[in-house]
Amino acid sequence: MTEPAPRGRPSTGRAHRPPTIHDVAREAGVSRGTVSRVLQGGHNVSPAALEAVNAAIRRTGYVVNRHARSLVMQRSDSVAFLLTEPQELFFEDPNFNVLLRGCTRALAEHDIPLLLMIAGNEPERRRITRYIAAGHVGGVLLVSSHSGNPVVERLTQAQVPVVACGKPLGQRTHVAYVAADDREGAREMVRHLHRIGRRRIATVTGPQDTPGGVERLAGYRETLAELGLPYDERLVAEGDYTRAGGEAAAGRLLDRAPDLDAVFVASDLMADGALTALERAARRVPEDIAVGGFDDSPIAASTRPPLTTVRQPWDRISDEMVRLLLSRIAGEDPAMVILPTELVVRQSA
Amino acid sequence: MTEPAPRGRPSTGRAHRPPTIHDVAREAGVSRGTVSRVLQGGHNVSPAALEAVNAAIRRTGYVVNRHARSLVMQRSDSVAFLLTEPQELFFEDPNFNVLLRGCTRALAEHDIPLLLMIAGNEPERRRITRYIAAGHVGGVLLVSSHSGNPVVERLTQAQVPVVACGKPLGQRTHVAYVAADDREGAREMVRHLHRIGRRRIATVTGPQDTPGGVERLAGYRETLAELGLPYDERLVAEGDYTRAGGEAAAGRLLDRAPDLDAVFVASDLMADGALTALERAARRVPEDIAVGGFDDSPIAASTRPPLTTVRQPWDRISDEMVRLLLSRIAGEDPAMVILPTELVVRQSA
DNA sequence: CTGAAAGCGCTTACAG
DNA sequence: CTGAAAGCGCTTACAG
Repeated sequence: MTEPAPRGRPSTGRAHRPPTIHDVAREAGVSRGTVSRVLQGGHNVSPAALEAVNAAIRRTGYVVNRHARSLVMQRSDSVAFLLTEPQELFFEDPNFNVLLRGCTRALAEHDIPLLLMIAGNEPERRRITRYIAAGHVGGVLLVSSHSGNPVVERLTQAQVPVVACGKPLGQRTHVAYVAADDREGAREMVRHLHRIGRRRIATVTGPQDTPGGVERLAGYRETLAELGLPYDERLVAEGDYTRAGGEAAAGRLLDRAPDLDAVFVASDLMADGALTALERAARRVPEDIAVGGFDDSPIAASTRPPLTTVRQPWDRISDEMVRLLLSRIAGEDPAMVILPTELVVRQSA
Repeated sequence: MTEPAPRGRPSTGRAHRPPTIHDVAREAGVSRGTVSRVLQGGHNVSPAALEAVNAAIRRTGYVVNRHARSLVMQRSDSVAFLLTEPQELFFEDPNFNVLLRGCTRALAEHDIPLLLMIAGNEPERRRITRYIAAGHVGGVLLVSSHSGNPVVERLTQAQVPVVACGKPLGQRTHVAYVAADDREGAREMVRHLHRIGRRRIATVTGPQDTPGGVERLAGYRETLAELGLPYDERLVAEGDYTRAGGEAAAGRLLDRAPDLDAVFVASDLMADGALTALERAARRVPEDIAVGGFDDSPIAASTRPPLTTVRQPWDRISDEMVRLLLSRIAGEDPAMVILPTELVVRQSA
């Protein structure tokens, strides 16, 4: 009366085979179909069976085999976090970290694994697009601010649910996205600079092929008009969202308009660079020149002086991105979510 | 004479079924077994068949279904990048980014997807340990500097191949790891400070439950002895690898030993904090006090003044971690890899 | 409400 | 060298 011999699989080094649905079924005295139904939510299962199965799951320590499930369900349960920026930006920009952490956490709550993919150049992009189009991921969280990104088009064409962070520029198809209210955030900042008495307000913009770059500049211009301040091109310099770029842009501003008394910089990282430029030019902040940033990224509190800035609600952004993606995966239509920003006053303005 | 009707699966929204091994076999005029053999490396396949299959793969755009493969192979093809630090560190420390990017790239070269997992607290750790122990990943790249981490033990117990970044402290089992030569790096830095004429050399250490914290301090002490300099406890303050921690530790040092003329700080981030403390105390760097960092992280070049530091070869570290993990997965024994560091002289010392 | 059965796409002895 | 066949662990109509 011995147990039937273990099935003759080659030893793979892994000590014990994890229990399968079959073990649970035997343990609970039901069929595998019933166990599976319990796993799927317990519809059409008698209370008694349900309880027996749950107990058996607990006793056996059963964990579903996701490969088997994905194979039969014809879809993956994982989600890709896809970066299409060149790697330097990824390194330097502290916002990426915040977003990545937030999305990982939000997905973890749904028990969904996050695949990190970085596609900084065209070969990588092709490889990754193929991987995703092959159905290896259930959906994509896309971080790619620059417009003209072919990945978006390819992904939607492959019918893969996508949610972008920030409005994808120059896309003919509707793609779901989550963004902060860049324009209103910029308006708040410029109003604040005006309120504290500044009248020659300059700006360092983001790249004009990114939604943040465009929208924050638009907010700046609108508010100037609203306040009856003239729009002066010498007060506008384009940056590239890097620290060095912010420093260079602030330097140009100082050359062209030495009388400026405030500068709204479209990202904290660039604002930190601008502070360096101002210090070198022996301008005191905020006494001579007030500086406003954007993001309220981790560095904002540790610049000298600490940055007055516009907070992007990163936690909510990641939550909404995940929520939206799950709804897309469930078959709902795209949507765009705009989240309000908040002015954070520290010492630089 | 119509095509056979498509198999009657419910439409899932995904437009076209990707081609399967079956389509390739038909296209190539061989059996599915032969196609599979080609996929596995082409052993025991005639040149003619091999060519026919490869051509068919190209024509059909076939991509292997990893779920099916993993199911039958009884192992996953993905690798987890597991962070067990509390999230703050992850945010603040630029080294994480560099390492993460490096590992993603190195794995991509082997066509292996990276799963990002963050386990900052015990419930998360349990959930993730269970996930991994269930065989959902083929191996783990572990980033966890603090000792007493239960995850390491659980993972090795579950027979999952693990490679750590930095030597795991207080582990009874041998676990493979890759680390920079922390001790020698610290020695180089202290020697450099001595060479430029400093004699009252202080240090801000890393946490003493981390390998870097311990080793870099050891290198500091050894070099002092070697140079005939006395070891003075007032010259040693422990930091926590955060900017604020570095600032605080430097402040303590200044209180206890106002005559110090150099400080070796065990990370660039803490060194940046130390610069703030020194500036507030009106000490010039490097004239009054020379400052040496560790890491050569992205921030090192943009501190004021730019940091003289010790470069950790992050690219090589990630390469070696991935190489080592793949060899572990292939069944080889653990190994530890120590990589040399390099002194990078900028302006702070 | 439940079980038996087919099938997801792949790999791998096995027999030729 | 090659094909037919079994099987990986799961889900889901289908028939009761």
